[in-house]
Amino acid sequence: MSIDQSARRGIPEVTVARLPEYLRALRGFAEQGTTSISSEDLAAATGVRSAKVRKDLSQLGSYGVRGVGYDVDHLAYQISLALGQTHDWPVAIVGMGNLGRALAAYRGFATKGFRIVALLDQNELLHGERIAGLVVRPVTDLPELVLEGLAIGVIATPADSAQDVSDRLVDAGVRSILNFAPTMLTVPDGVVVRKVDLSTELQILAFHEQRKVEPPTHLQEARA
Amino acid sequence: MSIDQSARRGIPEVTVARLPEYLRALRGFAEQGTTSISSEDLAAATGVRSAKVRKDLSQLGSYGVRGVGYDVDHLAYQISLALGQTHDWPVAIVGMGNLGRALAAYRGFATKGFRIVALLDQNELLHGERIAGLVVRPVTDLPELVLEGLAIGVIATPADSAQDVSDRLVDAGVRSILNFAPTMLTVPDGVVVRKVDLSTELQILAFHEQRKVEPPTHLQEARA
DNA sequence: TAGATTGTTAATCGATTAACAATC
DNA sequence: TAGATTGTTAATCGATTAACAATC
Repeated sequence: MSIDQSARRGIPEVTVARLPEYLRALRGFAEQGTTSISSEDLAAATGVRSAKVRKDLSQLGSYGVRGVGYDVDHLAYQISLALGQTHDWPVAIVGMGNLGRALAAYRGFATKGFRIVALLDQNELLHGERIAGLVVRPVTDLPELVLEGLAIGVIATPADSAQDVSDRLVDAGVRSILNFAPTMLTVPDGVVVRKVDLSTELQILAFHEQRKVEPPTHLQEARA
Repeated sequence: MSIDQSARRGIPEVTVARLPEYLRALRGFAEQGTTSISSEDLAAATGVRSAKVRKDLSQLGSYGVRGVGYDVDHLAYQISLALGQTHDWPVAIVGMGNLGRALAAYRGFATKGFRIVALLDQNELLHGERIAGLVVRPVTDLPELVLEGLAIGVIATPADSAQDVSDRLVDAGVRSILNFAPTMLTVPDGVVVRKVDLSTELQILAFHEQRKVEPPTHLQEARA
């Protein structure tokens, strides 16, 4: 997958995925007025082992002080730097169904440095409709949006149009895609896709739920 | 984390997470009328290496035939059995903000064996409101719902009430939780929590996006 | 100095991959 | 039998963890 490739020689993908969690915890400490913390404190706040915390943070640089700990503000700054939160990233959402509308209205993005600059849909009946303060536009506007700085595309369409939308995003020059459609996207090298699949998450929970309910038959034969 | 614990001696969590993907691909093959496939075919359809496909499937049992491949319908049946898709799982969504409403209206769950049986909110002004064919209820109804079979709780509240809602779900007897709130939940052993964090996903994309834009300075000193 | 805590090394664990014997 | 493909073994890779020297 393109993600691993992009992580080559850099910070491990698993570490990157934990950085936002650390940052969130640090913001919490800062709000409480805590100015210095240990890896143990950060571990407790994030549910990660302290050795892992230290290992993760050491990937970014040496921002702690032995015998003392980490300066909350400085560490938060360094992590936000690593995550590219120094400026706002323009985001476009494609697909104005229930999920797309909910994402468009979601307040949480702005505080994390993401600015929703466009809402798009392939259905021209929706064009011009006003949602969350933005006017719905056709996907053919994508090249123009990329020229204006669009960096990240969010796909919230049904499965059957997701690949087409993905191709249009890629052709327009978008290289980071968050895919909510329950389908695998094929993209060229250099494009990073992350997938969020709501049904899959529930299916994984159902797997565990089932394990609990049934007697622990490790020999699964007798079932069917 | 509770998930790893529950996977002890069983199918590895990473494998479980791929099963829904295989199942989706198999359903696709079945629709096209394909009755038999090789691990190579399934690998191509899911973007996974064929060796991994075989290893994953062998965790469930020996459902292939050497020299021939896998029977599409039989394999799909076995996977859906493992995932607990033999019956519907009752799901409740707590938090009727934008995201909660979108999830309530989402069509994709039903086809995967999930039935949304209740919509809850702590704000009593919303009680009685009708959303997606269901009436919004107070969270104090949870014990009653569990008695009626409720198995999975979805938390779609703001961060600051998520832990409280989680506690109420757990107290009522729910042991599988899908958390959309951007906060870490503390739950007792035996309760499985999966977290979907939209901002975190975007932050991970921003990390990669930033790496692309900047010159590949592997010596990060010169930046700050 | 004594106590605390980082950053890093080495050990462990688990997941991925390649390779191939088993077998249709 | 010859060809194909699984299921599994062994090798590799990467991530986690424990432990501790460095150092405030």
